[in-house]
Amino acid sequence: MAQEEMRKGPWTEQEDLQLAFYVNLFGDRRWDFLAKVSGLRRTGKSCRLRWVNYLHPGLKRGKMTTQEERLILELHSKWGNRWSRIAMKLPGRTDNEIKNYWRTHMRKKAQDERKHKASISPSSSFSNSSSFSSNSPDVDFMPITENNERNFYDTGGLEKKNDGDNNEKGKSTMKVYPMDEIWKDIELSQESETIMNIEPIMPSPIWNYCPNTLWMTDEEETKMFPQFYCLDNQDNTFLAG
DNA sequence: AATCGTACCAACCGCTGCTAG
DNA sequence: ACTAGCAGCGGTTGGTACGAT
Repeated sequence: MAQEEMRKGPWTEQEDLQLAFYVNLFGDRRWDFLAKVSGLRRTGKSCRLRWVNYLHPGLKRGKMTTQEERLILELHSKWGNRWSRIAMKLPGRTDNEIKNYWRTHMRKKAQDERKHKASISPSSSFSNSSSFSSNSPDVDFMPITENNERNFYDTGGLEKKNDGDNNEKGKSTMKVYPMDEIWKDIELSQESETIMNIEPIMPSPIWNYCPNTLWMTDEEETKMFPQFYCLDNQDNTFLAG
């Protein structure tokens, strides 16, 4: 297939259905294979992203709760921009969602903080390191942006140095947020998914749209999606596309 | 009603790490 | 040991909705 025929941009409902169907059929691995066999003119990468961020049945949709917000804040103060890792502690939330949330909400906080500081001390620069010496995580994580300011996302290289795992090294360079007890609780409660009274996992739109199709028998599936799927009656082999 | 700015979300891109051959 | 292909991650961008002016 020529590369130029690959589709880009927003997914259609039809594509969603098609992808969900084939993921159910073959599992959420081998995305390039899935992309090909499904007949979708999408890259495997694109399919994976769509599945992970939108179609996955475990996704929780809607606004972040205050508990989630707090958790994100705290986890970010601990791990920096390790979105996927943070997402692991927030069942039903994707790294992309958390990343977007952080970008919008925390940037606003940063702006508010700047205004506040400017109003208190007009001569003080935000890039002054003293601006980051507060124990408030709201301020601590604010990286320098353009023109000698911290990039909003950039955690100042701390994460690279620490490279993830637990901050024994990081403690020397990164302020330790006194959350030990909370982390213990989080670790303990991770399995039970009762970290913050999480509501039952909501079905994704594809499940709402077609709630039974993904767990159908082959026969039911072929009836439901004859355009996507057919069985060769002679040898019961799967015929894609 | 029109315009503008902001918030939010979905999706793409580039890079990295892993793994099978 | 090396390499190619794939999956995953983080950063960024573009589109849309919505509220303020």
